[in-house]
Amino acid sequence: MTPEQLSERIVHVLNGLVEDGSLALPGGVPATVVVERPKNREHGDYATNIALQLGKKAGMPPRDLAGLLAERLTAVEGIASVDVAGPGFLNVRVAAGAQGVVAAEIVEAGSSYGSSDTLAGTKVNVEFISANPTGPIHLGHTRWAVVGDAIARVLAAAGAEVTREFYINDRGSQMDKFGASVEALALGKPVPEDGYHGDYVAELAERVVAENPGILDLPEDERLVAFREAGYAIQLADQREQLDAFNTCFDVWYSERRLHDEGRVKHGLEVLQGQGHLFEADGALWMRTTDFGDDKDRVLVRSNGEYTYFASDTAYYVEKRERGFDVCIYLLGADHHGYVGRLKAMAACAGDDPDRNIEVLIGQLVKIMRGGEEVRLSKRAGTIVTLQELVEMIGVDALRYTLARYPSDSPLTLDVEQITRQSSENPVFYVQYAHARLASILRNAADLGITLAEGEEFDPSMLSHEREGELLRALAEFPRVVATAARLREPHRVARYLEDTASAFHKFYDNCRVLPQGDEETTDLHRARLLLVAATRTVVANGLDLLGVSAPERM
RNA sequence: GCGCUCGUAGCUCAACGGAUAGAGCAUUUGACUACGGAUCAAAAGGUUGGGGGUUCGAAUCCCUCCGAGCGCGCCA
Repeated sequence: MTPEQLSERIVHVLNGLVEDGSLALPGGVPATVVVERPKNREHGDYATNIALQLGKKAGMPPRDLAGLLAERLTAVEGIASVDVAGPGFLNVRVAAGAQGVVAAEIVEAGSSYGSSDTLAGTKVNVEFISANPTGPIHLGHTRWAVVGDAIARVLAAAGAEVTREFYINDRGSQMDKFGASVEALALGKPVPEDGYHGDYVAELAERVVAENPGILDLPEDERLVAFREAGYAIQLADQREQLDAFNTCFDVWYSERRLHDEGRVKHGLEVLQGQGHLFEADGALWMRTTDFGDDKDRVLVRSNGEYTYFASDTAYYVEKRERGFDVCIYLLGADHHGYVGRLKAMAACAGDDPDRNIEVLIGQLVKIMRGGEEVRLSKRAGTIVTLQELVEMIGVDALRYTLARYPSDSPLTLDVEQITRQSSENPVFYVQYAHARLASILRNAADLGITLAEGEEFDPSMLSHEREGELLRALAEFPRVVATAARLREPHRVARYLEDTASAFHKFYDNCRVLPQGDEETTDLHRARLLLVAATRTVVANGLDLLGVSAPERM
């Protein structure tokens, strides 16, 4: 029995109590009841606080209401016992047979187990990383590469139509500084003080010269542009290549220049104009974002006629909405948190609902330690740890998993030496090892000729061992974990869940022999456990996939 | 000065407003003639920064103080 199924049964019982007058609920019976898997085993297979929630409304002490519910619930099929505990918790024990069928359901659902349709019909745009094409992807972007991608995956699993989008900041003075830096190095001159100083710039200069014969002979003004554009093309291609190798792929790479060249900015401002929150002052065009809680109004067009960066952002948002996205999610670093208020206000100024159509997720920065000292992550300073270097140090899976298992609003400190030297201590190996072990059992079963033919009889009540029950409950939890991760935009919940499930499996494995030994007969218990193993493998594989981490058959 | 985020075991971090605040690492002690020991079993480690409040119940919500990070431009 899954938590959802138990919730349905409790709602049914509540309705029954209301109908026969045993219970008065002025607010009506809730559509769902929160059922949780208690940490403490003594609190049953499942627990619910529904009596505590409804006690006041029903005008009766929670414990009395709990008692009333317990009496009716005990009679429900599949429920072995119900106890009232503490202030009014209901602790439910499920019959072994009702628990075991979950394994068969999971195996049948296969790769779709965990998915739902809770967000069906919703078009979501997830924009993340959005770097200048002036340098390599580095650790500062890496967290968003993982978390943004994982958010997109869990949203898709919840039924949403998801687009991953990368906004290329290819316009503005940073590009010129970048071009000038590449050019200077190609000419053997020092890089400007406010230019780009990383080693990669020198490599870039060599490559640009090699790939563009005659570039050094161009007139000065043309030469700068040529270096800028050639460097841009190489850097962008490099970013894509690194991200591809990191298993993070974007559906749309959107150029800020294109936004301007296609007249989108002008159009965006016209749309805003129609909403009546723009005004002119001091020769500039402003958006009255203070109408919606921003702490000051924002300039869109400067008095010299140029668009601000905020104008681009506004137009880009309007453009996304016109492409049909219901929800636009932005992942920004903590250094951009000051931007949240104005983005929300901007959406409101565009006539949208800032609580639904736009979401800005702020993440704390990743700090990286090396030799007991912090390595500053600055492209400008040139002391960067690139994505490529990180992948070489710890591998795609370990890096992705490590960054995915923490909520992004928690600051993160990684020790390079520790990860490099002791990578086997990373929890990713714990989970992947569980998968490899599961795969190994299934291989061995196949070698023994034990198969799980479709429709073959299997007795769910065979799975009555304590460890089997715990594993089954963990597996039944998966769809809810995925739905929660999608709703809260917190994919780390999937990683934590996988660790929990892997632990339940390892404990099961330690206590319950799955396959027959020697010339032992294959029994119903063997087959039931093998089905449980197959179900566990499915869940672990599906979960790892949501994080973009591989599920190895062997390690 | 104003604003946002954060403060949990020695370290890195968890915990839909739920029951005795949990993992990993590090420390200590056990278990391999069995399907993969990258595992399992156990010990130890805490006034959740301090103080108030809300309620059946607070690490979580509100107020306040302390501490840390970041942001406050007709820059991008």
